[in-house]
Amino acid sequence: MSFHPENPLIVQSDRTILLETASPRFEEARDALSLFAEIVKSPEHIHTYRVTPLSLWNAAALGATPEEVKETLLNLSKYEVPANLNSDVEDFMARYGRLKLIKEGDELFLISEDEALLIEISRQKSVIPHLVDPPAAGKLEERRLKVKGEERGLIKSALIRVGFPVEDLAGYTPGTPMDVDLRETSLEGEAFGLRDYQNEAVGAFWAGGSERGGSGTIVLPCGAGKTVVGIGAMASVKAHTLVLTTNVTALRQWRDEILDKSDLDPEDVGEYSGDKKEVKPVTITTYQMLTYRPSKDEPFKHFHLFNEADWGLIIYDEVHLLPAPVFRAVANLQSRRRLGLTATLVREDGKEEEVFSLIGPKKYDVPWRVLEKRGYIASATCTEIRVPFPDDDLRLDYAIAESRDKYRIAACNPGKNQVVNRLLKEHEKDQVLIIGQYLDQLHEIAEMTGAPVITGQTPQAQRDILYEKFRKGEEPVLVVSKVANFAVDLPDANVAIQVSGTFGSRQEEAQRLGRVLRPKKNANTASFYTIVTRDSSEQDFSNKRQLFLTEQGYRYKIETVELDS
DNA sequence: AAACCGGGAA
DNA sequence: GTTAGTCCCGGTTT
Repeated sequence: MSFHPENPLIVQSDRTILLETASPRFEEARDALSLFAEIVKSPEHIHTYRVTPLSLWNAAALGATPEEVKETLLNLSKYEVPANLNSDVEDFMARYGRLKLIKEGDELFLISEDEALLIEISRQKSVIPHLVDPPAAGKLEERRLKVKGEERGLIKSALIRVGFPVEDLAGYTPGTPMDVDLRETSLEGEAFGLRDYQNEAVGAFWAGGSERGGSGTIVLPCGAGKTVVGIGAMASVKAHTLVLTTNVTALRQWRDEILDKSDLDPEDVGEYSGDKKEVKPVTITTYQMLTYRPSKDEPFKHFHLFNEADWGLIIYDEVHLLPAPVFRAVANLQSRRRLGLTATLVREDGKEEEVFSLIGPKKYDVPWRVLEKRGYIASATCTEIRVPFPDDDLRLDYAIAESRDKYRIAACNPGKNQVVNRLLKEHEKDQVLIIGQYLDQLHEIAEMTGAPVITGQTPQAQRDILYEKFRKGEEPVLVVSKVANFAVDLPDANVAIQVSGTFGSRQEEAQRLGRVLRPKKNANTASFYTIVTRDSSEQDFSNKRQLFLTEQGYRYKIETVELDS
């Protein structure tokens, strides 16, 4: 039995993997694990990963072999790798691609080298409804199963649920051709080209030609240029494209980026939103638009957009936020090329498998170190600061409060203000955003610090003035409400202090961190603080928070403070 | 035609 | 479980 104490991993038979953050090989191991494992927990010293069927299928779809995965584990592990894990790696990875979905003429077939497997799945209750003439028990007339033409998406979902993800080789409709290329210089005349990893991402999406290439998910951290990858994909497909975004701000940003970075004319790029209902060769819309119903029990009013044109490519921005009703529509759109863009494959609703089967497996993710080393993103330190209640009265209020009031009391703990003051002193020379969700609390902090507040009610003109002052450094501190989550026009800061947040939504956390993540001219570092009340319901969300941030590659620290009386 | 306002939804 | 913000729509005002 071998023992390599200098190695960073402990690989366990329950498919969890422990990673020591202090190891000199930490970064190497983290990037290697991102290929085939999911992160579960990430406190300071030891991070926990898990190898799941889905994580192995994603690796297999990326082209990794079981040998490579086993080799990685062997190389990085302190102790011998448990035999059952090695055989799980082999078994699960081998399952991907054993079933293939192909098209012959207009007919769809499920094929496999393995006849027993075809028989086995042909008897699955969830699969049968999608087959044409399901074979009688134990018999197969030909070595293939005929699939109902309209149910390509549904059978893919059904198969992944029974543990056999199918490789979809049934090809795509080309869509209406469109001449589009990337510009070599942006509209402002700056030289423009895809960064090497963006180029690789587009290549990974497109690789494999007409059948294999052209559907899948690209995982890139915020600020790494997902839009540009989408534009690169458009320039590869060269067909009419529908882009789905999370909100109108993102929609406008896509439009601006497309006009800036591609040679498309403004009249070729349309906005389909509450304001405008344009359908152009490139059309951008929002998920809310698509899921809008005049009332319950009525159909989605704008779903027809999916079939309004002969789209050759559909781009799903922030695919981890794709609403469930849209999945149902996506199941019917399997013959259209599609690109999912996201910073994380983890969904709050656990529908990661749907993304895998209906949008496509992970095609590319960037090693974090690459981005950091080249200065494309700032490296951030995240600190959770735990404060007690300042006095027993408040503590008692909290103790006897209805559970629904508890969160608010903890979130608005005035003891946090002391910490805010301390942090502002430490970051006197920095651009600081103070972010919170309760307006009363924000106004209180604004009064205390003398910094201006921006909330949903702040008129756009006023926001613009404050943003401008902040950019120039005339106002070093801004207090902002939830507008911060999505406002794209919010200027960059290098310090963010979160004084209250919603119930552990990782999305929200990422958005907030994204605010401070743009590379800075001087020092390429940023700080993100979250202040929570100790021993309160707020602290319960701390694990979730850490998880997300570590998924994104940040280091996370916890600090407990006492208040001055 | 564009800007603005309030209601309802998730 | 809560809160604030966002989006859509359909109305009115400018």
